[in-house]
Amino acid sequence: MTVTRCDASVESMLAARVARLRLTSTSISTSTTVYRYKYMGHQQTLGQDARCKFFEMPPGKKGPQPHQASLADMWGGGKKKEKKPKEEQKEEKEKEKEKEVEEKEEKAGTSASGSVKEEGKKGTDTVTDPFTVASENAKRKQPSSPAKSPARSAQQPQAKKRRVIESDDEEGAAGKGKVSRSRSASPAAPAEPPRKLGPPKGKGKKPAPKAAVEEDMEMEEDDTDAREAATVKKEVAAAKKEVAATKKEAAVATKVAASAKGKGKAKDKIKKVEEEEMEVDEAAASTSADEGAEELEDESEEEIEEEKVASKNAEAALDRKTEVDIPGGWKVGAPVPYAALAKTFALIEATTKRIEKTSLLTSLLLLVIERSKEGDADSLLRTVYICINRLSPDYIGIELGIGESILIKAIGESTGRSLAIIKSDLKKEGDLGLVAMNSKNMQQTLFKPKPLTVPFVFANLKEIALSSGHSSQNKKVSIITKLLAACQGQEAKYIVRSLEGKLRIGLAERTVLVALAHAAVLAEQQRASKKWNKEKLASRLEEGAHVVKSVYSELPSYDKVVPALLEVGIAGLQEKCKLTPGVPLKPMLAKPTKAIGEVLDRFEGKRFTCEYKYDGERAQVHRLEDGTVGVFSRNSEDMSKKYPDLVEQLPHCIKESTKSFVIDAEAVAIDRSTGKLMPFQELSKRETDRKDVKVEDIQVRVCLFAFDLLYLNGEPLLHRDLTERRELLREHFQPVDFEFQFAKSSDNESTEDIQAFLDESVKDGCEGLMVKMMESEASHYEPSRRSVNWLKLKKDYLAGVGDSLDLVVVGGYYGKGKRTNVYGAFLLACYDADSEEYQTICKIGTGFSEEALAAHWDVLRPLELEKCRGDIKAGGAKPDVWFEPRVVWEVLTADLSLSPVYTAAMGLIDQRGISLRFPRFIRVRDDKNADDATGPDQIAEMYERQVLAQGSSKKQKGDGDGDDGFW
DNA sequence: AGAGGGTGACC
DNA sequence: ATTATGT
DNA sequence: ACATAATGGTCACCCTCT
Repeated sequence: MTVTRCDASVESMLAARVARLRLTSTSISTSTTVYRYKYMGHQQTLGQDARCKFFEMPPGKKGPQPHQASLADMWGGGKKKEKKPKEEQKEEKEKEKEKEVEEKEEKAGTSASGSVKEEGKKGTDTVTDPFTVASENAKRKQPSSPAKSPARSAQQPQAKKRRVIESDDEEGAAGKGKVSRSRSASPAAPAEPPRKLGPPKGKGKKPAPKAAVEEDMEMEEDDTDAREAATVKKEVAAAKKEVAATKKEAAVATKVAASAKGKGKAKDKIKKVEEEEMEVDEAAASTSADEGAEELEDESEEEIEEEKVASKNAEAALDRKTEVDIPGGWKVGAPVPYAALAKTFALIEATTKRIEKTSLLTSLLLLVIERSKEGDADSLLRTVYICINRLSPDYIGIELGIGESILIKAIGESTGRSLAIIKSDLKKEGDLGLVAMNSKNMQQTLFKPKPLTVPFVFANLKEIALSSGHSSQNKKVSIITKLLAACQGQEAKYIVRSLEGKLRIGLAERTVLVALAHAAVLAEQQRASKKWNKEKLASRLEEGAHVVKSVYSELPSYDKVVPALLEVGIAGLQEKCKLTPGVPLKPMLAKPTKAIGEVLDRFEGKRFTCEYKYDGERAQVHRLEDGTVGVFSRNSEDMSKKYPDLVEQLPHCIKESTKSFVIDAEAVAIDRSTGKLMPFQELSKRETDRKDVKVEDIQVRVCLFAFDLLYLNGEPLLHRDLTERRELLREHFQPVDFEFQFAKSSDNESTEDIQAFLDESVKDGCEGLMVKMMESEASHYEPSRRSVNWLKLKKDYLAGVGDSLDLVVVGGYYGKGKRTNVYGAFLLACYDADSEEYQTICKIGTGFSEEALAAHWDVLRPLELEKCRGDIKAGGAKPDVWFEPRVVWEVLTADLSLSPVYTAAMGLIDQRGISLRFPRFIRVRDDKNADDATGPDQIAEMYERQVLAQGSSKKQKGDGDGDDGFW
């Protein structure tokens, strides 16, 4: 086996990293090397859970817990725990450290089998049968996890700390780090992207906000200082769980951060930690600093003032207009300059503070309102639309039809750079917006273009969206080129991101709504020249936010809400904008649940109900007084065209008394001859709404499973109890075989009953259960909220129950955004021992902590190959880089599917290969070699079992099991 | 006309 | 969809 | 708790190229 040869510096770098990671390599034979990472892989078993457990389970208090605590409790527990005296924390920490050492020793000293311990519980075979092994696993896993989790949580901060120290060392010790970094410039090396070694958190802001930060540095030292200190503080806070030495550092840095004024020693510290970051970013920053400085210079003075006040005074925090405005402002009635938006975005991007983001946007919107002519709602409306990256209400459905590829082409065209260069920049920057901006700023612009305005940008976006047909792509590209040509400073960045459909400034619709509300309140205050006192204002703001959010979730149309807001203000808004059949409302969402016990915990003593969670498509069906029927998707897309059959079926299913209504339901593919529900994959074969679908042509029929009633005969029901809504639903609708059913439900309350019902639901081809509060306000329908009043219970959430596989990492994809400079996703394969080949099965991109990603980079990067190895059967997969197949991960999945691209188990079940639905990373299996990975036969078997499990329910019509029909 | 890439919808 | 993270 | 942003597979549809 040939490992890719690298130059000497790479090797030394590797050695260093290997040492740091305590990655031990054990030679098993000449051809195989087992890498054992000892890092947080193991802690990750429970993912999110681990974080909660950290708070929840002090070592003293564990013991066999009947079930895991509810999320709410964990959250609460977290707060409690944080207040814990330091002493205790320290103790805990110490213990955990010991533990870790133990583990380490064990690892080093024993054979693979030894190190597996309980973690290897499934032995070499992680493939589990959910229905036989389930309960056992649960039993075993649950009591064991409290013991494990503290160790887990302790290791994470520790890893962070380690990294901080590392940086220091590198700085001090003649810059080992520098060597390895600068190596990226060395011609022989396979161009390693410059990589920040600080903990991901430290680089939190990343290239993107960097520019903004840099600006600030130019104009305001103190501010920068504070920012840096804050960053460091975070790192330190994370690290403080460790040795005393670090603690000193922490103390210093924290103090500095708190006072935001201290300099001197502390600053040095900061410098050290931050330096490599600067090093890396120097180039990028300096290119953009110019404009930035220019823009901001003239108001730096005011800003200092404002900054100070803002931090002390919540009220003042809301008025940052000067910060957000562009030099010279703009005239009342003039179009909103896009530069003002870009500037605001940059400021928003530069902070992680939610309140600050909101207040910045509020200020911008307020400016827009102030400078709009009487009766001009469009300025504000368009501004808002750009902020949320949409062109019209969802249910209108207008798409840009622009993706990365076209964008790359356009950027290439407008900057005259080759596609290859753009692509490599993208890899480096992790953001096409930045690439565009940098490319642009490198060019000498001869003429200063006419400034972009919001209406102009908006109109162009719309034109892009509306162009179709022959040569439309060229047209789109040329519009983009034109737009980019007119960009100044940071504008290109945000234009491009808008086109990508993600602003990525840590601000999305929710926050925009709040800002909109706040701006409206403040505008009102100004107009009335009132000056509310602090409390009054605060409560007004809060109320406004609440009103706007709730109005919007019932009538999600800025086209309607924004003008109404300007016209009648917050006070009259609710009256003016109400739930309207024909306009989809945001559906209520459910929280995932990790154990049945959690459900009981949450709903203890309350009445609740379990319903089947059907595996189909969410469908909100509206009927207006005039008989018009509309079907809307979960994302408020109008699916009426896609479901002409539903529209046609519906009249049979309602009773005389029912005139207008809105129901919440799931549309599921059904086999009309057997009455069996079909898997989601079948449903997705239906034609979409882009062309008019004729009922006769429909191959895949659907049955509607209704579970909620939101509006009936002119009356909204959102604020009624679920019991009542359900009663009305059953009263006013009637099930029709194969067409319309009520979601099967069970109101039992014991663990056993729920478990049984869950199993049953899976047998009937469902994903699991929805558990809902029945009475009290908690049972009301809360549009768009992912509330704990609805829980979803799926078998693969349940700890230790879902299907998990051990797969080999054979490829990597460069990450974007916050995953810049690490792999953002990976290609996995199973291993076929017979043919001795690796068969790809899926990509995976979730389940990784930032640390895990960093560690994976370190481990896998040396395994990069020139090209795909011959024994890897790739299928359609094209990763950015291929790896030597060596690293094995445990991966969890909800389902297996037949795949048009992957090759796993090809020919065993079907000509197609098999892939995974909802794959997520669980942990590293450092006890396994690549050839110990799950094999195609096992995968085929799992697939078969899945098909069987779902078909195994015997259902016949009218078997009278009571509940509204036969399933 | 058909293949293949790109995009956006669903989950 | 799932998951991790910051406030 | 909430909001945000990383990322998954599969399908139909559109556009472009052959």
